[in-house]
Amino acid sequence: MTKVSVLGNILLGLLGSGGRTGYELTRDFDVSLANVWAASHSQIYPELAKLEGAGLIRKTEAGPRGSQRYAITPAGNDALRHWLAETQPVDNPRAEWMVRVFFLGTLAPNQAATYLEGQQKYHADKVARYRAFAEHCAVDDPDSRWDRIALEAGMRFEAAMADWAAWAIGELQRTPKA
Amino acid sequence: MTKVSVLGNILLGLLGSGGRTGYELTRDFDVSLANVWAASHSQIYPELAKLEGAGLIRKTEAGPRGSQRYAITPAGNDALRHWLAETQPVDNPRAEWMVRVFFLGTLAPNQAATYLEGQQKYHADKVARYRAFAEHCAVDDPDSRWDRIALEAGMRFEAAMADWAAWAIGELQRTPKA
DNA sequence: GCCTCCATGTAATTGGTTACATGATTCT
DNA sequence: AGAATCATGTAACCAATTACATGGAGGC
Repeated sequence: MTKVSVLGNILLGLLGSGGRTGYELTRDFDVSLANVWAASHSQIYPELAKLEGAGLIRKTEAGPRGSQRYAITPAGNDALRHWLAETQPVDNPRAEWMVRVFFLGTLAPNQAATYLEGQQKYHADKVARYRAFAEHCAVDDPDSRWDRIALEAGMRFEAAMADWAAWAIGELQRTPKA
Repeated sequence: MTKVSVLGNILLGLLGSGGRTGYELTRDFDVSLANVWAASHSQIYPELAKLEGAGLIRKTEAGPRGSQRYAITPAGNDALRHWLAETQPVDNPRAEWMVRVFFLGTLAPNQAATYLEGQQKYHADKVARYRAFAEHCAVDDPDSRWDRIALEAGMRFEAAMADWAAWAIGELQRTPKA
């Protein structure tokens, strides 16, 4: 079994629910997926070639403008399920917005507060956008069930972070000299 | 002004509260910081050389075993404050544990539930560890104020995700066939 | 003398971003 | 005819991980 990267497994997961072209896969990343794992076409096309070389996906029909549709193979399905059921997710945190908080003491108190206010707005806006998106999926609907469950995590995460920012701003005001 | 990477800015931030050797900086990443941005010594030493070349830090005294202490320069302080006050944090999500949720429909329902239970435990454990760590810092203490505020974000985040996992497990049981 | 920890570095590889490059089809 | 969108690819660069490599100092 060749090692499959996270991106490769995501592509397998997307192709698991039907054939797609590289262009369509690229667009899939723009919507919900981009909030948890971003990828651009320049990364996707070479990865598709790799997956095909490993026999995990195969070319199906070619469309107009040189578009090429791919489908997952049985070996690809095995690899996807192996990833999901038998490996642990790697936690590789890259939260720049969060790391900055450790160093806000470097700034004047009002500048630190400005940063926190920006974060509060940023997370609150995301909650609003997620809530709108939630209209389109439901846990009772087999087709969107897992999208809805993932979305719920996003909503709770962004809401918790907006609340945290509001709390932090309050603490700053409560103890201005400390 | 030469462009400073996020890692470079973190090193500047750490050196902002006193001189450190590369070894000590590496250890600093192991504690709290590792939960939001990880880095190993093989990345830190070259980055220190780069920062020194750009005049943002300077070598102070050399210690035993070839250890080399660094201090931030006025230019380094300017760069740090510029990063904190005048640039926007880049959101580059790499949440593998979250992206997997989108594809849990590929698994049998009990396997999907196992994954969610694993996540619930993972996040609940982190809450417990964070709570223990919170004993050592307080918002009223100028030395640990921002550590405590960052920690609060971590606690709220992990608690929200543990709650989400419990909710998701409940939803699966409520609508087993959907 | 041996083990552990302190302390620093480089090399090879993988993963990811930005920029460059090209051409077909559809819509107005 | 021109613009927008569809569609795919490569090259250069930067960031990050894993592995390789070395040696000093202190404790037993």
